[in-house]
Amino acid sequence: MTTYITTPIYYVNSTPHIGHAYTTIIADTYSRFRRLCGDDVRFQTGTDEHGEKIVQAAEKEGIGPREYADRISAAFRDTWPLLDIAPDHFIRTTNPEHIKVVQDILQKVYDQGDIYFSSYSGHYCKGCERFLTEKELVDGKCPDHLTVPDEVSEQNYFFRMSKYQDWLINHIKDNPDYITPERYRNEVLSFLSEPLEDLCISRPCSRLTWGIPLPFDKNFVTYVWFDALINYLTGIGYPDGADFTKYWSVAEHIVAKDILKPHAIYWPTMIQAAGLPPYKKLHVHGYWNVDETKMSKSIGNVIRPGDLVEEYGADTVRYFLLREMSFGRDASFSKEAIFERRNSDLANDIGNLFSRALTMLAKYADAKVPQMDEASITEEDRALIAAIEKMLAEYTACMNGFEFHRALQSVWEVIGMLNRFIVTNAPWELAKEAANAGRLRTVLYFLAESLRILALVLRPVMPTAAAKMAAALGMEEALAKAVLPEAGRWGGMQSGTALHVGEALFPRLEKKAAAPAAPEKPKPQVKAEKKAEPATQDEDGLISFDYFGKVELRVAEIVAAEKIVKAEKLLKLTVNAPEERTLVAGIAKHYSPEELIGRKVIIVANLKPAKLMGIASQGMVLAAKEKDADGNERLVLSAVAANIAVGSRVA
RNA sequence: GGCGAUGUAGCUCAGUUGGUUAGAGCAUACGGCUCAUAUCCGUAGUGUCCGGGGUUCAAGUCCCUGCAUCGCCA
Repeated sequence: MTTYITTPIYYVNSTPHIGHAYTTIIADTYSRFRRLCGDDVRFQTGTDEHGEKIVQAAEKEGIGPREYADRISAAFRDTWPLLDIAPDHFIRTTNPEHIKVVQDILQKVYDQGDIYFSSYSGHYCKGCERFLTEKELVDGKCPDHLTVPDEVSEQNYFFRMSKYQDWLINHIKDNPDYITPERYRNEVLSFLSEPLEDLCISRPCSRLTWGIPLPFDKNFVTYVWFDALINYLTGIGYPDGADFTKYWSVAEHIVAKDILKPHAIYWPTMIQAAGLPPYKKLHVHGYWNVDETKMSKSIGNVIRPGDLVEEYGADTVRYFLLREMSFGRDASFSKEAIFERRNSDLANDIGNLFSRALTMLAKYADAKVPQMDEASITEEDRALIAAIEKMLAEYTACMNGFEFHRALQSVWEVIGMLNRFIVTNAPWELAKEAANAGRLRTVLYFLAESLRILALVLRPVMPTAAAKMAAALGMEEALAKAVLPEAGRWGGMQSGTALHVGEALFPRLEKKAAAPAAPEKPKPQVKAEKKAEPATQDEDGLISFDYFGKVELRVAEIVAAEKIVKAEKLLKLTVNAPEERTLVAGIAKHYSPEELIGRKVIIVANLKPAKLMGIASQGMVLAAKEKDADGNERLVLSAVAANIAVGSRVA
């Protein structure tokens, strides 16, 4: 069998983040898995490099678009090896071969009458690089960029996408696996239930030159999708390369949900218009949030794959991403979560299993795989073999269905079973009595053989760790060539194989090492501010005395208080501390202004002033708040136990 | 506004075509072991399966309705 798997080509307007890494890790894992099943696999990724945004970004840096694209494209290409990702081909839309293929296809589709020239006018947003519909505008502005779009009227070329709408609907309905998971298939069908508009596929050279010229009109360049999507054909040598005939009919694309429409609607109709058979499958995944919030440059919480690898290693990052996300749904990344997975799943479960099993094989079997004593095989042993067979079946089914989290879950069930197997059989006890030697050899053989199968199934997910496991089992070469399902059959481990007890597969990480993966560098001014401040708290949540000393607490007397109109919670207080200050306090629900006059309270005197409801608050009153069983809040102001001069420091 | 998805233990999620006392991992508490990376094993749990109604001998699962969150479309 053959497999052709692709990631989208990544737009070079930003450098690789965890989302790019996820898509590409999926593709790499799947390609390694299909190879493990004996397939001839082609795995392609690359970069998308044309368009106005690239020109602008390049201008900002004072370089040409080509140079800019070269730089960012290299950033992508150089990131993948760090994650043990090994594509067979890295395509760039600026490659001459690609440009030629795009032009060939455009010409073909044009010649058959599926591309026509028409005028178009509308609201063009530079930020979006597209026309916005009347309804998308909010107060006449682009809702994303908050700018008034330009009124542009121009003539352009359009692809007759509508012509293929019915064909596409039928194709999706006839092939339930064409778009998966199902939720995205539904989304596409729902979108297709309305008439499709034709697709604008050009930009006049007067406005954009960084693109592929239309072969039938040199005054225009190709716009986005007719350029980018075709990479999937170029990369395998369309139209007459041997790889093209071999791989095209089995093409599987992986995309994140934001580019569902181009891949599920534009692309199939384009392929159809070009007279080619449709791709086989589209796999759509969700987004990675960071600490429950959306990842974005402006928030500054972008996670960089390179930083993660440095901190945890490629295997842990790959395992975490595959295990934590239910394919198709959104998931949340956090340093706590990856730290937890690393220590419990990798260090404690499988790492420790390997370590204890190999140590026992070394101690009680002279570091060689022992000969089993067939007579001593028990019911439990047979149950273990059955469980491994079941795991292999589930693992294979889930990997094929892109349910990586479930595939791993089933592997970890076996890992748990093996840890229990060791305890119930207690080889260290067996070793004490010579009479148990046969049983001991059997138990140890079972362990070695089970580890072999684990090394086998984990190879696609964690290539480096799996290779280390294989090496420890003295089967590096054999496992590198192994093919499922044959290699998964029980008994593949030869007695007498020499074992090599090496270092720990996944050393436990200590709390200190769980420091956050360096987030996106904050903007310069923010950075300067951050630098000036010392670390505010340690991992244990405690602050130092020095740090506490910076907080200036003082006794202050309330001399005046009034309600702030329009704010139901706020009171404006005037206090002597001893200088007169204005404070805004959120205590209106619990105290009336009158009862406050004359009270002595504790305030934070060196809090940065802030404006609340238009009033500058120069400090903050300390108060305690509690909630009773009914959810009612009670708030009590701080006070000093005896009379003391206003302005006294509290420490 | 239309369509769709999701809502299950403190957290992250499994729960096949409706069928015994609703599960797993993590976290928590207690106990055990010593081969092992302070690891592993065992025990203990807690649930208005989002609310309300309905179908059925039987509903986490099917139907209706409401709420919340999210996505797509307008």
